[in-house]
Amino acid sequence: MKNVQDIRVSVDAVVFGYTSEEGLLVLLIKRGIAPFKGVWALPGGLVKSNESLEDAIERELKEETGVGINYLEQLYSFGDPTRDPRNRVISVAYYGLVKPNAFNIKADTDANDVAWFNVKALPKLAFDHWEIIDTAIKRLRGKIVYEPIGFELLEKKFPFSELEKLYSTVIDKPIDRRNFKKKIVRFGFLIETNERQQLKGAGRRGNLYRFDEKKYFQLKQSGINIEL
Amino acid sequence: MKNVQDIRVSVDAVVFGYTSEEGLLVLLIKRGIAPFKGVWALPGGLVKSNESLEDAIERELKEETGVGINYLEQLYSFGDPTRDPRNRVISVAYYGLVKPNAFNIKADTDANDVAWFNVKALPKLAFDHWEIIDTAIKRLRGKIVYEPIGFELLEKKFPFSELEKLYSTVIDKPIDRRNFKKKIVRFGFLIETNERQQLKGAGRRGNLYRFDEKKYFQLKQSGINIEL
DNA sequence: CCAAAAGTGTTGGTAGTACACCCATGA
DNA sequence: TCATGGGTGTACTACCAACACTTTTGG
Repeated sequence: MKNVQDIRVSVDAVVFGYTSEEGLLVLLIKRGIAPFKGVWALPGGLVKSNESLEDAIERELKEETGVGINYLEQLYSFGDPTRDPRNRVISVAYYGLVKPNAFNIKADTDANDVAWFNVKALPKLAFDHWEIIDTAIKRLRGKIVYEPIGFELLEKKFPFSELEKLYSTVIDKPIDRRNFKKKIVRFGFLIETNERQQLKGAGRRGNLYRFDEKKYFQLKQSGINIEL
Repeated sequence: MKNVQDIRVSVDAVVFGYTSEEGLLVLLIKRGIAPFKGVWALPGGLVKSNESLEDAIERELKEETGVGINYLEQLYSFGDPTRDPRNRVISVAYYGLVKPNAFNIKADTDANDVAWFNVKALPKLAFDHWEIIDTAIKRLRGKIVYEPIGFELLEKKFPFSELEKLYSTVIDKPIDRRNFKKKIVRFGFLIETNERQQLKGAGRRGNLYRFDEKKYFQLKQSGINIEL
């Protein structure tokens, strides 16, 4: 039987990274072919007939960016008939989180084609990819208040201030350090190590923390409530 | 250019209804053609090449069930390569809410082909439609605690006990009447009318309430927190 | 007068919010 | 000794959770 629809299906990934110096970042690639040749876009591409959506997104991420992903979740499907100027393409968007050590993308691929951008300073984007990123940011912002987040974005050990800055960056509001700490400590998914932070300049060195993975994933299941 | 993918795209809708007598209901149709001929399934079908996903789902709902929908939101996309035994079909699932007066489906269509089922007594279902319904129930359950819900499912005027039973049914737990009322009243999206409930048997008649639509939709935007 | 359903308040505990000073370190 | 960044406690308020008796109505 022939396909009478003539609709294509693609997957696109909004991959977030975070560092306290650079803030919340998104991984983009520069398109090598028309349409939108030379314009920045989300990594992604057409799904093969016999692969699952998850397989497709992981394959595309590996092919196009070489980035290993820590967490990947389906975001939304974008299906406006005019979103691709050539053919009808429905895109199933995913969003992912990676740790900073995954930022070494340049070795694997051509350095000019892949780059991280701060979400507050995005370049012009191909297709409706700005809308997809916007949806992903809203999702991340919503998620952060009812699920613990950070394990997938921070180094294994980190000073408390990193977690605080992460939350403050994602929700785009200042946070009271003392109240935030009380709240997080109550949940009990952090373990204090006896190592100290390294600092470039002056200032007291904070203790390093790590996630109690068991409790962390339990709380992810059962849900929490961090209103900020 | 020819489509090299051979993937089809369909939409399916999980339409919820509610009455205090019958509980939480889902709208199903009996399939008239193979595969799964004679088996109950979600309303839905293939997307046309030039229509949006939303247009497609509304068209299918009208064609297959005649039900007018109060609220419709994208749920998730299901793309397992084996979910349809014939071809690769990716389904973008939606979920919707309707008021009880939309239950008059039988006039529009063949009565044997469309019916409401309690979510706790579902028949055998075609494809992966059980998984889709399960996902929708979880979404509804999650949504109810951070957004007001009910306007789309209840009559214009209703006794307070209806709202309480709705919440209790969806989250599948008993609710303390007094604490629940205090909480809801605090949000201020309910207006007390001076009409009284009609009851079949014995019992005091409760006051009827209606939604303050403006405040209701404001709270839907800003979010609430009803932990129960 | 009995059964069914709705209406209503109090109390104790816990979490939320607002707020400011001291400590460790490098230059 | 100054500037930078981290660490910590208290008091007030608001919400949460647990809990039982009274009122209205039909049979």
